[in-house]
Amino acid sequence: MFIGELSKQTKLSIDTLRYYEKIGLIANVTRDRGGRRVYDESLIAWIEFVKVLKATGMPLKHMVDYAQLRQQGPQTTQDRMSILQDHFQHIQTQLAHLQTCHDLVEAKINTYAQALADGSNIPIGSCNAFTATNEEKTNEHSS
Amino acid sequence: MFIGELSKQTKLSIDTLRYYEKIGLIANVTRDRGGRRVYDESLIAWIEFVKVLKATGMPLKHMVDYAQLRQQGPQTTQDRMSILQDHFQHIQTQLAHLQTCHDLVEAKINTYAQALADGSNIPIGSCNAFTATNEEKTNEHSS
DNA sequence: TGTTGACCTGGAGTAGGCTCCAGCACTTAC
DNA sequence: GTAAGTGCTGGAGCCTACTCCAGGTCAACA
Repeated sequence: MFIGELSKQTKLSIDTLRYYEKIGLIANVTRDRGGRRVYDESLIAWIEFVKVLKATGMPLKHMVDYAQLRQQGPQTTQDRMSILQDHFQHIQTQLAHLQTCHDLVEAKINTYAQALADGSNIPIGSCNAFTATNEEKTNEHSS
Repeated sequence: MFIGELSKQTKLSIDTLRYYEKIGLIANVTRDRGGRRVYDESLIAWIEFVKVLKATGMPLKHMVDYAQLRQQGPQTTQDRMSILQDHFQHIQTQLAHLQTCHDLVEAKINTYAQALADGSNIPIGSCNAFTATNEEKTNEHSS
């Protein structure tokens, strides 16, 4: 498989794939006689995993570290698992935070919907959910 | 409240607060005789809301649009609600995706744990969860 | 009155993660 | 044999979201 095909299958741009290779996230890329990169089907699994790590906020640098351990073979299994476990904690924190934000935005939408239904303005204090320390405030335009 | 205090309360750096003002995310900042920015307590609620939007992936540019509508007062309530509703969809998608990634990473960790417990290598195909189209693959180092 | 600390401005620099480009090489189909 | 399509390289450029800096002002306190 050449880079165009890999790009299609992974939905990463050709430039991105070359960039990932450059920084060490994709390794051991062989070439054909013409100098074209030739990829093994199995690389797709790794790239999909990279996308998962990326989607969960791991910086490329950390993934490169992980990739290097992976290159070193089975004796780094423990290290890689530790990295993933740390990252897993991070994902859980993210999920919880995102859920909180989800609920806050939902509440805010409901406030708007209510205000529109009533024909009223947004009530004073409608931002309360977003402040740790407030009792009552003037809120001319509301958030 | 001066900028140092606001920075402490919002946990945004002074530079960030000035930057947000520059791009129009924080408006109507008054000054004292000496030219120092003076903030109203009520601004904190808006900043906390901005942090929620940011944490859920809204670009600053979009927030600036929202902020401008907000400046225009109650007649933009419907527009603002629409923006939030669109963004809410986005948050739901994110949550679902993050949950999927969470589960995949968890599964991967379990595979590692199993391998370590067995003293075995990571089994062939342990990346299956990360590929749409694969049956079996050679997987010398596993992902 | 002097010093210290907080604040001001404009503008440059940074980090992360790509994205684009010029100029060239190779392959494939007609 | 030639044109189209795909690929190559090195390096510059871009976008977002800050972050830092120099050089200056102002206020509060001793």
